[in-house]
Amino acid sequence: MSDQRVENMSLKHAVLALLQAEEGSGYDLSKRFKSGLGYFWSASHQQIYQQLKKMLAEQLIDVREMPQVGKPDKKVYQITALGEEVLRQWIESPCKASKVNDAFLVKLYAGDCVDNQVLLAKIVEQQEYHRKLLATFELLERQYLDLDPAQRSSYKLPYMTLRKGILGEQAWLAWSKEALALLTD
Amino acid sequence: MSDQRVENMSLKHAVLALLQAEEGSGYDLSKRFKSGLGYFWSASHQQIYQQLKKMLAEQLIDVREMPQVGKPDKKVYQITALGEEVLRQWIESPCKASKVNDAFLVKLYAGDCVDNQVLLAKIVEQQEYHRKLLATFELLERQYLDLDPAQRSSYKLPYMTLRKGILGEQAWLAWSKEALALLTD
DNA sequence: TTGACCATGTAACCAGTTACATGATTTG
DNA sequence: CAAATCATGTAACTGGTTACATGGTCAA
Repeated sequence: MSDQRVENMSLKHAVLALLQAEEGSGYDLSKRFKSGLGYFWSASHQQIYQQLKKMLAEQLIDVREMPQVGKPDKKVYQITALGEEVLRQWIESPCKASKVNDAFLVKLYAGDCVDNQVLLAKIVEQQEYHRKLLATFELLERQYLDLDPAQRSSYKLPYMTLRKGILGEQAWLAWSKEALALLTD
Repeated sequence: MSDQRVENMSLKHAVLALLQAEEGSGYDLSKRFKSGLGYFWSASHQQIYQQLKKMLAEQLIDVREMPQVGKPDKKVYQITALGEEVLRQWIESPCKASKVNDAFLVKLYAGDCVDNQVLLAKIVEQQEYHRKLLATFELLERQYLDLDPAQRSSYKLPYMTLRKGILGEQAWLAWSKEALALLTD
């Protein structure tokens, strides 16, 4: 009577991915989600703290308490051998289709019940956001390209995901120009 | 002491968007999610049936029971004036940042704990998926372009979202070629 | 002195997934 | 004869969001 749980949802795995690269506190992980992984896997700090508690119980991670002076104490988490094994197996398992929930496109889709000006303004507003994001990505890319070849090779995979971000944002901006042209005829 | 609920999550609004275009049963909506809107807003049939029940209670929609012969009876839902108003206000309200959860990219990001071959195979497998999706989109585009100008204008906004799909998938495929090259050096 | 950053969490609620449940008709 | 399509739902669970809660340091 084995407890064959399917175990497929993956904030857990995203956290393992981060801890595999480097140990860190909940707060650290939260920042790393915001700056890197978060562009394709989002997580709030509340979610992260809860998740770490669960993962500790499952022995996927260990914790070390770090007293600090002038700052609140930290709990620094490390991935365990079991955690690494679980991560590896998850990576090798089939990918679930990625879920997209893009409210902006739903609004456009149903946009004939509002004024055209409203839609134009929305697109322009989103362009602003995507331009900034692309600029951020391009900055990160320049930093990567300035590394010497040895260091570059150790960041090759994260760099690949960064390139995904760059091409994706460029495509978004190219689309938005088309969209504005279509709307203004 | 007003009950100022923020009311921002939007399966509800996606359903209103579909019903605004045309009335339909839960089953119909489910299919329409799968074929069109679903590319940027996903919903299971269970979710849809529950949502319709709530929206009926909130008087955003009405229902008409349709007995059928040789098929199970249908409940056909229509958007109400209140529903239209709620949809309009939602469209005009600020967009929440769209949430992405892409397990494939998390796997790549953390991929140095598995064999390179595994990653190559994953990319090729995903390419397959994205090629098919692009082909589907291109078919829909051809259908749109074959319409006469009058009809085209009434599908202009959905067509814009289709173009988003096409440019997005093309970018994905372009990226994947880069990624394969990077991985095999 | 205001706001950002550091650092941790709990609780209530809402949204989404998985599993279960039924049953007729049509197509290969 | 099996599988897909039509058509509706419930129940239990898991994942995610919002709101609340605390409190010190540092820079403008």
